[in-house]
Amino acid sequence: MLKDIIKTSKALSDETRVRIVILLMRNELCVCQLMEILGMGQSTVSKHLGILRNAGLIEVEKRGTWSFYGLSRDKANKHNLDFIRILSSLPKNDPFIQNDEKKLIKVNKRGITFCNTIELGRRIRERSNHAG
Amino acid sequence: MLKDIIKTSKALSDETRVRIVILLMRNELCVCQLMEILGMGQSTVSKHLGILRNAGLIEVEKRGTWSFYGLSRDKANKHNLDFIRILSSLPKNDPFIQNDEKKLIKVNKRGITFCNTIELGRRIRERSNHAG
DNA sequence: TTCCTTTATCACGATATAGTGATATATTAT
DNA sequence: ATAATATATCACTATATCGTGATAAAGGAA
Repeated sequence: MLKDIIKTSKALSDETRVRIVILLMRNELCVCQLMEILGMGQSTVSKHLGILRNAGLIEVEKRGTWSFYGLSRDKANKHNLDFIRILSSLPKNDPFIQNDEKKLIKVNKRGITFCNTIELGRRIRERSNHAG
Repeated sequence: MLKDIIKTSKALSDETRVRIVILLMRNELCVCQLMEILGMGQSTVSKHLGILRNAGLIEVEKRGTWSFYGLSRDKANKHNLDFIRILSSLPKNDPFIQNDEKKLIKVNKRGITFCNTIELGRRIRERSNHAG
């Protein structure tokens, strides 16, 4: 369906969402881990994840209070795999991707711990204020 | 580059632009022919074509006052071919595509003639007003 | 030249989207 | 029950985008 392709294109027309998909190609992540990597507030990240999920690109698995997001294994929208394949063919030396990957490694090393999303959001906001 | 992929995704995140690309997969068309098929004003069509061109998906060839648009043969952005391939794998029975194809055949049959874009735009606007 | 045409671009209004803070819900621990 | 946490959703602002009419630029015919 034309509509499905447009929905997926729209989902991938935002830099933040493409970054999320590329991160999830490596391993699953929860919302607060993505906050840390992306440097964005909890509601922002959650909204982006909703859009990607609605397009069928990613799926969620709840464990306790955490929501773990990963690439969709559902093959309903067969075109989505082609879109993912395009993203996976991106060269690894892209500065954005490299930077995210560095943070991903750090976040993975720490593992899942209580991070207090409200506090974390505040720290993130401060960082970006300092950066200008 | 990540930026290129996002630019192409954004270009294909609009229904009108996807319709244009699918039409141009069949044969080249000028702006006023696309107006007729899409049922949109000249400035709108021209703007969409500019976005698709900026993304490297299509290219233009001027002949006299006419600008003929077709799929880009430039291989600079190698991912664009993958996007085009996704669109070309769409089933032909999609209602939107079928309708456009019908109009494409009619427009092709008529060929290139002076159509007076301002008048044409007025007629198009009237049609859409009648349709609601 | 003057007139008519096609196309690109500008300015505008209406709508859509990104990012945010506050709030609501749900889970877990005490 | 109460407290702390993670997440989703709502309401809001700032910004971006779509579609349009008017205008400008450029080619072709009289």
